[in-house]
Amino acid sequence: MRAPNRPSRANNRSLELRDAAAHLFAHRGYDQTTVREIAAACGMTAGAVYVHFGSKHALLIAVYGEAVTRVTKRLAVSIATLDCPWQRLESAVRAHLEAVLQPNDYARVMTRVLPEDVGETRTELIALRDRYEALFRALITELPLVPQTDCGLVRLLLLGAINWTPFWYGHGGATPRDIAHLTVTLLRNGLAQPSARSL
Amino acid sequence: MRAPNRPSRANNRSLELRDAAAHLFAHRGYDQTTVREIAAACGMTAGAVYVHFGSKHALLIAVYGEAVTRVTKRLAVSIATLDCPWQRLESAVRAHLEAVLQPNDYARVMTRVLPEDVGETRTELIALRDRYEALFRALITELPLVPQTDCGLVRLLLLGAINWTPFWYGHGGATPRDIAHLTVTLLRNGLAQPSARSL
DNA sequence: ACGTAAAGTAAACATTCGTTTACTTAGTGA
DNA sequence: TCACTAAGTAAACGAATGTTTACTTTACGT
Repeated sequence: MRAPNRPSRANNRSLELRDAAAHLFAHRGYDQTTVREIAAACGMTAGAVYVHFGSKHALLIAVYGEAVTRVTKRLAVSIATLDCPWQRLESAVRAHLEAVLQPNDYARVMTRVLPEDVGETRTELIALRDRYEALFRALITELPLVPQTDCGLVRLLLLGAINWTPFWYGHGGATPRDIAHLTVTLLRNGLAQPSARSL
Repeated sequence: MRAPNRPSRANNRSLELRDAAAHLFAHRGYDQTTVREIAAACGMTAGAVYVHFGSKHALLIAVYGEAVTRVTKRLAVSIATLDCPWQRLESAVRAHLEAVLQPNDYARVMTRVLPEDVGETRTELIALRDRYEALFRALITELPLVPQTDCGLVRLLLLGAINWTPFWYGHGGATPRDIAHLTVTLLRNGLAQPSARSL
């Protein structure tokens, strides 16, 4: 019988494969990445991929799941010591942006490959994404907003704004810190000149 | 010699093809749509497509270009009679959202198929998109914002928020009018309770 | 009426991709 | 040492895709 400790000689090439897949999915998209490319990035043959993953879709789910796990962890750490709801949100946005914008393959997959584009796997990816977005729902619920604000709508606009950043980031000098600060300031106070405020 | 008026027997099937392509690109994405599907939607054969368009990429460019033209026109009309910069922006956002969110195939292609995903055609699509985004740049420049605001960043956040809407629209009761109003209110005054405003 | 050229068809072409199969290699436990 | 099994290879499979080719149809100008 096999010892309960993991397969001893397994220098887990599964993880190596998953990393390679994350890198390629993040940079070229899911459809444009071939199983052969992923295998080649690990010095393997396409067939060997199927020793570790049942299908290309399974590989995507593994990458996406790991991405959510990592970003979630990072986000939790960044807000752990903060009390002010606005600071907590800004820190979360900043953590999210740093994850998505730095050359971080896993996080980038979350915004680069759209669940809507992968057909069958759609449902599982959406479930993973929702789990992550629930964190923001909580942060926004904490905020002292004007009464009758549609918090759901606010969350979606906020996530949209920051999920779109990978498509333009780098063309200006703004850093994740800058973007996070402007975003939350905007959400809090708006940007109109004081003299021009009204409804 | 042919008369200068357009080919007389040409019930321009080119347009029919372009419409069908727009519909499929909008609903299933560029990669997931096949030339045969586009042709079949017009009751034609795949080969016939190449009588009108040199390649699948050319078809995408035609769709994307038409999308930009239509949305641009719609947006120009919606702000033509307005003077207040905030009202102009809100009207523009609303027009954009109505175009993108209603079952409007052309506009939806602008947000559904990402220029980054189509390789070669990338440059031309980005040029088209930039032409459209310049309209928002102008609208934002008109706004009386607090000094030293990074208008470019504001524009990108705003476009991100509204470009992302197609991915969640319909799950709540919000209409394009609601979303546009909340977005511009947020940009103008923020959403913090008056008592909680500060920096 | 007739020649012309656009419009369209049917079929094949050349790749490419995800996946499977048959086989080999090598480390492990008994 | 020897049987077992996970890991990997090389090659093929089958389906799908963008595109091309050879041929047919059809409406127009003269």
